[in-house]
Amino acid sequence: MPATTREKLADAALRRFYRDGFRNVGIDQVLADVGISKTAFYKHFECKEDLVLLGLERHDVEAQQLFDRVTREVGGPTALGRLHALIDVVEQIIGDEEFRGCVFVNVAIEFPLPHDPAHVAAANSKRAIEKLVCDLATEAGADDPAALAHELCLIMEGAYITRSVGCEGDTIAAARRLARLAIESRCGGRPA
Amino acid sequence: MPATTREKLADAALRRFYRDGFRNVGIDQVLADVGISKTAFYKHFECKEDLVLLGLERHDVEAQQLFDRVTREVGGPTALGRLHALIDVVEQIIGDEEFRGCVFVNVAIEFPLPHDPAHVAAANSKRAIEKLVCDLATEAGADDPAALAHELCLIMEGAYITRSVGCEGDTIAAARRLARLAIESRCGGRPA
DNA sequence: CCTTGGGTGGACTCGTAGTACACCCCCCGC
DNA sequence: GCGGGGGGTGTACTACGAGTCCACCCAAGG
Repeated sequence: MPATTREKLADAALRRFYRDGFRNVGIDQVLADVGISKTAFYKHFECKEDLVLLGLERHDVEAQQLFDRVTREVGGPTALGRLHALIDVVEQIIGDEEFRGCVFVNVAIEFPLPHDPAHVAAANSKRAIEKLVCDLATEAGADDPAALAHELCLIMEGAYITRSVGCEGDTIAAARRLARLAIESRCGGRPA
Repeated sequence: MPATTREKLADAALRRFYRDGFRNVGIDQVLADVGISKTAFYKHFECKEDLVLLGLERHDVEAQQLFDRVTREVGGPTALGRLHALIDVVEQIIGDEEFRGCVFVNVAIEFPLPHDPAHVAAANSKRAIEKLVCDLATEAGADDPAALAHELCLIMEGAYITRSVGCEGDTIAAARRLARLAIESRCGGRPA
């Protein structure tokens, strides 16, 4: 899919940054991956950090597509089903051999200064996903869609972290159980 | 409390690293904080990263004490009360003006290589906290204490992240609600 | 007394981000 | 046919931060 050199660079860079950390990856490694010279690189990007920006932008699109696709495939036609399927999205993401935490969160933490463009971009992507969840929650008739979305996103974040930083224990089972409790308690689980 | 120069250095360093990120903080800034020369510094530590190790070690002690103290003060004498009070610990932590996420998680992400000593130390601290929670869950008579502990820790992690990376929404309310659901569903909330 | 621990200062190496310059080649449009 | 622009090369450069080295200082204690 990466058509232009610019995109190839951003994708290769984000892969490495994600795996080894921004700090631990030299630009030269990325250049070698793509097979380009430093001079050429700096005609495409102003600085190393800009690789992250474009990388995130592209990853953001992919992530939202993944959410959309998996919730539809697993959750079926109803919004309620799709809400439950959020955990299947999570399961797919953390099931990856190379999973190392949520890309957005990692970037937000590696660029902690609040006004850092990379930090802002990562935070925006997170918010966009919460928005998607909120729309689903609304459609599912939750009593307080924003609150349910916040709860479900909290669970997803928790699952990513719990899985990526030294856990034993069945994270997916925990996440699914919590999500079920949250959804049932907000979506007419008690149709009085 | 920091008695020795070594400890002063580690504490000052961890503060800065936590706030601005390891990458963004020069050793010189830490040296200036403590008022010591570079040469003297390298008589105390082998490298910049070792600051993180000692800093984490000290923070680990503090964090466990905080958990212990707050759960006792807020949760009262019963293990069940203390389990609920976990969220009060979280509330206190994320209520801090300078809160920027969980220190351990941030370090684990800033040092993503699995065998990096800092990564390992951070992961161990996380596990230690889950162990504390598990003990509480056992004492509270949870049907599956390990699972409950995993769920509660997942909620805590989720709360830290959700709060630190660009959220609106009442994170504490969400965490408390999820924790209550989880605890009730595992601790004879339905004494049939 | 003189050794040891903690401290200073300054000059050094080295790795990596980023710049500057001179050059190449291919395609497209005038 | 040719000229210009986009994308590419290589090499040599600056800048900065981590970490080393060396010579030195001073106070406390056996």
